[in-house]
Amino acid sequence: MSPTLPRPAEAGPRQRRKQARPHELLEAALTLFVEKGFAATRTEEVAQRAGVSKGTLYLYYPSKEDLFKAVVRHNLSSLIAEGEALAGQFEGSSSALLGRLMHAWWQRVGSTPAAGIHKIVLAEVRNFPELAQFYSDEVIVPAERLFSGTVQRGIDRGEFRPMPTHEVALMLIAPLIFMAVHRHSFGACPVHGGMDVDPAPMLQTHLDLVLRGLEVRAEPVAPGPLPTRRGKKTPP
Amino acid sequence: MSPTLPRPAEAGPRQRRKQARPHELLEAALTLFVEKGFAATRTEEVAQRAGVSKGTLYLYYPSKEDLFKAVVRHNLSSLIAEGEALAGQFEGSSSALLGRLMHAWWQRVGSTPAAGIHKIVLAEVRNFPELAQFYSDEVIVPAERLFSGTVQRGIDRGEFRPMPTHEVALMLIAPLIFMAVHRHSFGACPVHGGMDVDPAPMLQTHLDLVLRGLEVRAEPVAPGPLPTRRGKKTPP
Amino acid sequence: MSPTLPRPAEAGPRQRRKQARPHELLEAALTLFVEKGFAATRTEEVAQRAGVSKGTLYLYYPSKEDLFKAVVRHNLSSLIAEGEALAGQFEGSSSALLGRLMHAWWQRVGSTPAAGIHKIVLAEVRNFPELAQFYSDEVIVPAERLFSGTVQRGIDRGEFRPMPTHEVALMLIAPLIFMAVHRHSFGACPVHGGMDVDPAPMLQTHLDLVLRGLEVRAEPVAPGPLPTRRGKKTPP
Amino acid sequence: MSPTLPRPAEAGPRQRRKQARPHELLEAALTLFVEKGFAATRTEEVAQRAGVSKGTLYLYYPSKEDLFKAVVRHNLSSLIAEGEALAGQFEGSSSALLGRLMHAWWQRVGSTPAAGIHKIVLAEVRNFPELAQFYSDEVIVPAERLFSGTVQRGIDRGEFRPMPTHEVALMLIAPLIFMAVHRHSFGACPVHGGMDVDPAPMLQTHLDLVLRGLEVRAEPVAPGPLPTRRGKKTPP
DNA sequence: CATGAATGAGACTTCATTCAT
DNA sequence: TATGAATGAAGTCTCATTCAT
Repeated sequence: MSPTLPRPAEAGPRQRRKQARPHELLEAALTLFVEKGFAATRTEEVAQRAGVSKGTLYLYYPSKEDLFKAVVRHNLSSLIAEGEALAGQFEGSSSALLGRLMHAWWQRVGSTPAAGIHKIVLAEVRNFPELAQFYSDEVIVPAERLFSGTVQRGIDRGEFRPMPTHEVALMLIAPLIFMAVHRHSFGACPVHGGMDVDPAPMLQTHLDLVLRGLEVRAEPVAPGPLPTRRGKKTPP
Repeated sequence: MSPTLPRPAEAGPRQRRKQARPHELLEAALTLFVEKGFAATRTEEVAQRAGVSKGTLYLYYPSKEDLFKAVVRHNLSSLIAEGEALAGQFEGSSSALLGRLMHAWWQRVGSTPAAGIHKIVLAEVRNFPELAQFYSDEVIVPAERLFSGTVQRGIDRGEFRPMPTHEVALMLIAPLIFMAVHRHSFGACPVHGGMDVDPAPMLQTHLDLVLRGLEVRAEPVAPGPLPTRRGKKTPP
Repeated sequence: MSPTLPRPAEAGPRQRRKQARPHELLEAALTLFVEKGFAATRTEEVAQRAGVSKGTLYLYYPSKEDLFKAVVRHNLSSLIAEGEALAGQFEGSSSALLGRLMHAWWQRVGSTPAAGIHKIVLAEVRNFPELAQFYSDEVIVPAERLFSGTVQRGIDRGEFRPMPTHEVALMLIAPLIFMAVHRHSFGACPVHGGMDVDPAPMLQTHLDLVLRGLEVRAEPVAPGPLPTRRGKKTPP
Repeated sequence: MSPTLPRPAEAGPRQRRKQARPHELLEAALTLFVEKGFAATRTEEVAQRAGVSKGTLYLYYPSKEDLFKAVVRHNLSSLIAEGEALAGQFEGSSSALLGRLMHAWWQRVGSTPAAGIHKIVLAEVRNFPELAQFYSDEVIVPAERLFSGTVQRGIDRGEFRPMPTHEVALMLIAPLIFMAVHRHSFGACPVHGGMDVDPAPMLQTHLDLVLRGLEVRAEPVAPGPLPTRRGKKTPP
């Protein structure tokens, strides 16, 4: 399917199992890399969790490092296009679009195991220089472009007041990343009296706060045109 | 100095060097842990960077894991109290206080090597369960309390509109963490066409956006605060 | 054909290919064993080179070790008898016979890929004790007997001066082995300014030198043969 | 001492042991490499034989391959100069010189464990291309030059009849190599009825045969000047 | 206190061998 | 017969930790 899966082959009947291997391995590896980090994960553990032996892992991925890169690539391939497609076709207000984007991201990524990817990439890029460029090109830069483009769209349409789009985009993204990473670090630890991070109200408040902050309005106090800030819930 | 430093001793004058050892080791360890992560950092490298032999490191810290915990504790001890002191004595507006807190945090932590602590803690907590409770109690919960308390202060004083303080606090914190972590992951990698994250404009825009979002203003009929998940923070 | 080839089968016409398998495998194995040694040769490589799958190899040879032994045996089976046949029927001078034997050996063995057998056997006998006896019985002792017998024939016929035949035989053989081995070690490596070993002039010079050394001629008072270690070969 | 020994250091008192390590390791490695070959020798075995642990080996040699190269270099460093020094200063007949050279080589190399070096180099050069150049430059070419130079000297001085010196040199060397290699392959295996290769009579017969073959003499039968072919024993 | 040589458990990786298809 | 996916024992190498000096 994706370029991260070696030897797709054309599915002989007894190869159903074989074809599933790469996926199972990538899934197992994702879980463990997210849980323990790259270095602390043993290849044998990955194999066991995928239900195969140590040797089989190396049949599909020539090294632990390659497995790691494949995990990252595999979990990214979906993200790339989706958001941009959504943004390109959207007709409604920019506020609504931002809401849609954020909710979509959370549903498709943030709430899935793939969210852990962000954690491990943050933790390991400096050990995998090639990954930095790859992830930057495929994830970070497109994401920034998507959000700052949307902000610009709002400004252009008079929905948002003029603001530095790059910085605003980061502001919009930061809480999403924060939640995703938290979910796979402290969120996964049993802590007494710990802070809980609940995605739904977080997202709602985030949008409420930020859209209000972006809002154009008559300076002193005039109630103004009240932009469509009902972004708190985008009906399906 | 701090409880993380073993054997404070009673400071003979010619022992300044020896007394400095633990600090030098912690500093070296911080740098390397942040750069490569816990598992990928070799104790010998830490020792070398601190200018001592491998054996000497074990004179001060009984194991690599203990060294790691000491690094975390040491770089946290200062943070805990400062912010709260600042908040307790502050007389000005809550907006100004939020600005002061954020700038202070960035100056004292975000821009220093200690910012990397967040990165490694996020990456490694699941491998160090004890650390989770400790870090939660000493850093996360106090920080959340500091920020949500300040938001509450603003609401109470009529400066901010009523909002769920917990979620707002996270919103306020997330970009700071985001910047700090980015600085030590992608920010430290040579990437072509990568996204740059400049703290000064980020902070400014962050405050601008968020304070505007919190601002109370005349509105046709404010629909009331969104249904809050946490009754204790947002009174009706 | 030879006892080293399992399952000769009764040669159906369309089974020529299948019957060729063992030969192809032995050939591939010979090449690779000579090139890389026993341990460094992978069975899969042998199979690939023979155009079959890894599993098929094990259909014909139960283990890598057995394959190795088969390679050795197969490449030896021809050598054993040929030389002795040649010597038994020869009518000419012993000098001429020696020349014939050497040229024949070079043509039939030295210059063929089978020459590499000597290299790998020398390198590996100590890891294959059974091979030692086998190779000694089938190759070394017969070869020595052939050459020392021929020397003895020369002495008996008054062509050669009396000399210790065993040692002379080794002298005769050594340069042949030397050339054969060299061909598959240094001769196969790209070396700047390396020594070249050209078989034709080597053989010629070898014979020239040694036959002259063996020659009987008038001498003042031949001091008699050197005290021989082996009474059986050099009669007083 | 030699460039193959890492970290010579200047002999602190408690380092006597440490300094001996490289030698002990090289010795152990030589023995095992010769006995089993490079691939079949386990690093742990080498360490055990040297009386240290697995890890210690890697303190001195960064990899098995480096250890192998060090073994080869170490056992060669002595050979290089000795022969040439001997030849340069020699005043006697060329026959005597050849005898001296051969006996010297056998005493210094052939009869020592280092003789096995030839076996492993022959067996492994193709797996270690760098070694080929090194060994060619340091051993093969100088040795050939030494012997062919000596033959040329004999021809120039009228002691030997004109012959192709390169080929004669190889003829002279081949039995030496043959003996050295045999000693570490079949010579080390328990074989019933095997051929024995006894160095002393071999050398004696070799010289006897070859010097007679090189000898200048009046064509038909004339006894000639009888060159000093008493090379069989060169008095001290 | 400080050193750094030594250790050995443990991780990654290879590859001969098996076996269901 | 032939395949090639799967296995797991075994080997190389690393590195946290110890300890004699």
